[in-house]
Amino acid sequence: MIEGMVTFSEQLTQRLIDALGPIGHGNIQEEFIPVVTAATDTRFGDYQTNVAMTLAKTLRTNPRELASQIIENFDVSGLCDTPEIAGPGFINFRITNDILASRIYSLTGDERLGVALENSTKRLLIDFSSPNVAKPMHIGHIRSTIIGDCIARTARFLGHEVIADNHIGDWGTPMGQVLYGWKNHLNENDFTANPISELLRLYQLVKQQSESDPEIAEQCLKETVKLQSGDPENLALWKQFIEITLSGAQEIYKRLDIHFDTTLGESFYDQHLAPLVERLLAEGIAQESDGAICIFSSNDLDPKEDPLLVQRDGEWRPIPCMIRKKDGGFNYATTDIATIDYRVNDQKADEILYVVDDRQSLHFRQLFEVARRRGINTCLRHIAFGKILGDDRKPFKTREGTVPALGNVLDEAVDRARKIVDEKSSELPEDERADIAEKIGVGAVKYAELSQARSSDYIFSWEKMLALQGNTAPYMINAYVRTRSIFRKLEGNLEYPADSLSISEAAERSIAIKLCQYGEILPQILCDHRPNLLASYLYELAQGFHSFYEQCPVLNAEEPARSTRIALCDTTSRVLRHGLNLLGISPPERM
RNA sequence: GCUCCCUUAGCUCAGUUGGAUAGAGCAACGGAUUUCUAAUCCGUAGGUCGCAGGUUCGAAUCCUGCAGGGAGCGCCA
Repeated sequence: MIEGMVTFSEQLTQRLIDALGPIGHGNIQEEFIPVVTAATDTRFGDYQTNVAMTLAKTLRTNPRELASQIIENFDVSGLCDTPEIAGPGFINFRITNDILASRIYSLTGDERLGVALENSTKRLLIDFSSPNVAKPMHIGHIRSTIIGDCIARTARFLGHEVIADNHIGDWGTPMGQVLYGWKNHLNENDFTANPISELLRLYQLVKQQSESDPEIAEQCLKETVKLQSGDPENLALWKQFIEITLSGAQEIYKRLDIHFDTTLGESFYDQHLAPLVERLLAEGIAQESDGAICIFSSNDLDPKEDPLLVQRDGEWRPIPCMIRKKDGGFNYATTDIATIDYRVNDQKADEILYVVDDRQSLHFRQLFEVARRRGINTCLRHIAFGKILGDDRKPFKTREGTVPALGNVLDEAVDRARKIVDEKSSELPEDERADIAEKIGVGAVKYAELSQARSSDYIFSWEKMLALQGNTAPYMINAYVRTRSIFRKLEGNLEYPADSLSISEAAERSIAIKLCQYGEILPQILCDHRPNLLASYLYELAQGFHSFYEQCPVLNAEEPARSTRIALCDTTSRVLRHGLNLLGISPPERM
């Protein structure tokens, strides 16, 4: 980034701190940092702060009076107009048009688009996607995969070192079930025709059988034990199952443009499980209970906060974290604890994010509590998300009542996009239309996901996803395409003299200020891992740009408006493309 | 039974240290295309923020209770 490109919000904050000094209220806490936010309404200006109201409360003084004192001491030079006091004590700031124009000029030459690298960077391990062996990726994987990838891309851009880890489910009970199914119920023709779907059929069949028939469950366990003790036949079959599963998943990842740094399945940690349990026993963290090995509450937390306790019939009872079953098998939690050890000790992660649905929140709370008890102070976070529902508000299913395969969802989205492309842009060559449809279709699926608040459930709707208006991928992509169409028609190069830009129209101003805020928005996404903040920002930018595009002629304008508008189009184009890329979306040049 | 999440316009959703008159989109209604542009723009209408209390200058946001919906709760992962 160009040196000295500190965001407006940061500059205003710093000047507020400077202004508060001479006011001489000794009891302003040293760590007090005034908050400056983008104005909630453009009528109020560009930025606002409620610092006078917040401080007036602790200082027991009149907020408007305090605000006017702050303004007296506030240095506006080279930044904004004289701040205004409004309402109960808000201070509103308006960046001057000259400063705005010069910032846009800087952005045209800035590869980082005004986004600073984080001051303290860390090694961040993100655990996401995590398909299971013998199961094709389905709609249930979409949120983890797309959210995890977006967080990874954003974190990398902000300067963190990211390890994207695909923690595949390739071990334990289900493997025995597939092996048993393979040996007893395999349909070779079906397997040859569609390996993954035959594996899924076997798994589902045997899973059901072993739930009702202990005999079969026993047989499956034997297969699992054989596999885990290195039986050559089972090992070879298992490797084949993994290969089939991963090559299916890889096709999806390729379409989604998603890449992992490591793909370490649960099996990778198997050798560490037995010693881990022994160590936990020796350390007194775990203990035997009904033949199983469990970790119970240490009782040093408030019971309400303690994930190892639950209230039942008026008293707090243990819900232990089980790490070894009565039959000697290890649990989900055991692998996860071992995985933390590897990530902390070998991969040297400073922070680990688990992008996993919110039904597993108790599991993660227990896991993190166990880590705490073991003295692991690496930051562990469960990035939980809600369910995808059908329009009946029940979990989204196909018409046949099955869970939709992710590949089919993408195909359907692309097909629908293709129909619209053919209709709207029949003049484009066939292969370009196919490419556009792929980008819009896949982009629509991703955007639908990332524009939703992560924590809430949402209703899956083709109509909404591929709608041409509203907060959708096609709308965003259309804004980008419009910027590109201008540059296809522009002759000559894109050089602006530093003093040639001049902002005057409201529509120009509106996107200019938005463009300057890209660097303010991106760091916020990592605060609580909320990609929808970026989606909303880009949507507002796209809206502003469409509006500008209607109102302000670019190529036919007189100077200096022409250069200014070209600069605004150029920067909009780059921010849109960059932001969409962070969402994992690659916009076409035409549509 | 207990714990966690959810409840905002007809529909789908934003709204995060408590801040200004609660915002979008869709659907509805009314306008705009001799233009770099319609996969677009401009406008109108639409709200008891589940209900009831509390905290305070100020609550969709924090606290308590209640109702409705979802999920989880020792040998699955």
